[in-house]
Amino acid sequence: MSQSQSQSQSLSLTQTRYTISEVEARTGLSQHTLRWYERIGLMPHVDRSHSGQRRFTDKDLDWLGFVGKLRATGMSVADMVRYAELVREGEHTVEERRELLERTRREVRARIGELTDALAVLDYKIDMYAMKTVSGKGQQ
Amino acid sequence: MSQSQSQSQSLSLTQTRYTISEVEARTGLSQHTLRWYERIGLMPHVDRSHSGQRRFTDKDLDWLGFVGKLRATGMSVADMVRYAELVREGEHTVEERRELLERTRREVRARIGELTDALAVLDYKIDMYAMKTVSGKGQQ
DNA sequence: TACTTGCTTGGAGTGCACTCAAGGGTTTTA
DNA sequence: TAAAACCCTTGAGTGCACTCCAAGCAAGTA
Repeated sequence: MSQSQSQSQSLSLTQTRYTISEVEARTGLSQHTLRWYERIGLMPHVDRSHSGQRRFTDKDLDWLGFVGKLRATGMSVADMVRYAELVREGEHTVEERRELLERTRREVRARIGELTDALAVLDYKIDMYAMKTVSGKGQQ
Repeated sequence: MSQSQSQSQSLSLTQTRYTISEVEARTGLSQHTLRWYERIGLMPHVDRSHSGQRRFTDKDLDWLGFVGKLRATGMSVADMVRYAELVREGEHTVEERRELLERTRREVRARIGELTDALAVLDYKIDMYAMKTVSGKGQQ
């Protein structure tokens, strides 16, 4: 019931607890976004202080780190929420989680291919402009 | 589908002209999007038939192909419009166009790096789940 | 005590890139 | 000639991922 007296002190039982602004500083996610993540079920419910303020744990930070990786893949928030639900539901959802991640992996690979393609076009075009700039005139 | 020939008396006989639904079929862009592209200045003004309907040329299709590549890079519509403006303004904007493309290239490379990173995490996680599925239990 | 800072909530607002609707004209086909 | 198919415009609506607002509580500081 009554733990952690002063706000941002370190350990009381080897358990560090972070305020929302500390998590904002560490993750780069805004406080708005952190609250929103919790609201939509993308975070397990975060522990609270006696006055109702959020106290994040290192485990929460790890989860946010992983979520950040999923975001980086371009996965939709809806899919990330789905994944979070599966994790909460327990071990019997492992197969579905793997499938979700494998689908995402296929999409990431496709996206990398697309970007690599577009990059080649960009390279070509930039070379063209470089020629134009160096010599007086070029084509197109 | 065959009305594009009947209109070609106004221009040279070798000039193919496409209706908006032909362009939709060829590019995969919806008619809505094609009109919208023109409205916001992402297309040079498309030629019209005597009754005001759009008649796209092969040059327009080429431009749309290039725009598609820019889209694939993740470039914003605002930046693509800027690029289109520069092209319309003529040869003296070549330097700025090159800079815009080079900035985009840097962003694409960064994005590919990010995706490659996230892909490694995905690979690791999927391997974890594969182990769990095959053997009885694993970790996290 | 008064002020400042930080946090809470639900709900509204924003920016992006489309996407659709309404109402009307034109062209092709039966 | 009439129906069906196609196209036009302006303006409103959609979905996503945040982002901000208002009103209020709580804790630390002068």
